[in-house]
Amino acid sequence: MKDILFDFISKYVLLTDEEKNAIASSDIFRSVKKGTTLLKEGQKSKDSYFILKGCIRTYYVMDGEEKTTAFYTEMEALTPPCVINKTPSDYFVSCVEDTVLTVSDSDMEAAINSKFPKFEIMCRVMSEELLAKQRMDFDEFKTSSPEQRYLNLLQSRPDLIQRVPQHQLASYLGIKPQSLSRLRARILEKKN
Amino acid sequence: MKDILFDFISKYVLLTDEEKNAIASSDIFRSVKKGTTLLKEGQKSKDSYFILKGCIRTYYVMDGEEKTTAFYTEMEALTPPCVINKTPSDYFVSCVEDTVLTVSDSDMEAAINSKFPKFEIMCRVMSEELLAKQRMDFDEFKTSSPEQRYLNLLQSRPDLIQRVPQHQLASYLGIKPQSLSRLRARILEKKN
DNA sequence: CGTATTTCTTAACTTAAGTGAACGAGTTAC
DNA sequence: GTAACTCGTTCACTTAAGTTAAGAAATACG
Repeated sequence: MKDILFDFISKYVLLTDEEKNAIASSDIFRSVKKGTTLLKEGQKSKDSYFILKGCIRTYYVMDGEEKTTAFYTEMEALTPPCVINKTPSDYFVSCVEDTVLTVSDSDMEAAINSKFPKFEIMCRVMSEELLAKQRMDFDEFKTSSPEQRYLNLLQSRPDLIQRVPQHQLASYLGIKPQSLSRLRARILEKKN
Repeated sequence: MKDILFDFISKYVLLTDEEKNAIASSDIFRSVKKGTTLLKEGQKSKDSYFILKGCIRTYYVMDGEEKTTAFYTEMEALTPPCVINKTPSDYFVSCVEDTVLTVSDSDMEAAINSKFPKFEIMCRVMSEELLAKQRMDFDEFKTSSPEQRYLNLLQSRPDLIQRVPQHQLASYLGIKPQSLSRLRARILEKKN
């Protein structure tokens, strides 16, 4: 399981055996059950997550309704805005499936970064890449209709549509569950 | 004008006079006229921008129609995804107003970063902050209606509504210009 | 095993955004 | 100075999403 993490890191920097051992012996690996809440609204936290296996989601509760805005699956990392801004969290993070992930504290990361400049560079490169990727996702969202967004998702992350409940997918697409049902029926009709 | 840049940087790291001089004597400051295109679709580029005065926008051309997805004004920085991904640009960047900005090459930045680790850290911190901010903007966009988005923009960036043409604002809000006109009329009616 | 509960779908109706066209005001070009 | 163009608005009409409600299917749980 740790190899998944090392494979991921190796795309950015090459680790020595010493560095790998430091990571492997650190106590950051967690197994969590489906439905577990990792972070609650209003809570302060310094934890970042990296998914080794499974799926987590971020969601807001607005007028008693859950609004899911993001899913994180294998090889994806999440540092909640509250960790960066040092403010109480605006949203919840919870597990869509049984999930194996790493949980790392920002103080710990700061210590590692100052000890190994290599990690500092890796963090910058990763942040820049994520920023560019997210910018493109946002642009795509803005410039397309709900139906196009669904079709795009079908292309780019077909697994999500299978492993995630429809009503969570709906708010991820910026619409209501009923609209998603209807939209899917419409697409099926067009095919015939 | 250079002081704006130094003020901005000082929020992240403290520069020595030597470092300031290195920047001040570098040839990165540009004045560009309203309407100037800084980056074209399909073009490769290594340039990042930082706005000292004025406003620029990013836009896609889809079916012959411009879709504006972002505006950058005073004290904001843009590194296009094409610079990060080393691919041809998907969009255009052009000036909404007469603008003063810095243009910096990614090779140049890499050289500075390896010479001054201070900058490396600044870049990581800035990227992380931008990522968190953009994530929140995206979430807000997903979870609100066009009308709410417009009202939010009125709160968070009232200047934009004044300085930017309506049809560019409309696609920024994810709607058509006609819908924006109508929506504004609706809001005015509600007030009375 | 059967009863809740959650999840998904369908339907009827309301509301708002998309579309195409027209108009006037302001700007630019010649 | 006038023609051409851009820009914002309005209107009538179409299309799709929001809302409310109801019911079927799957899942959880005692």
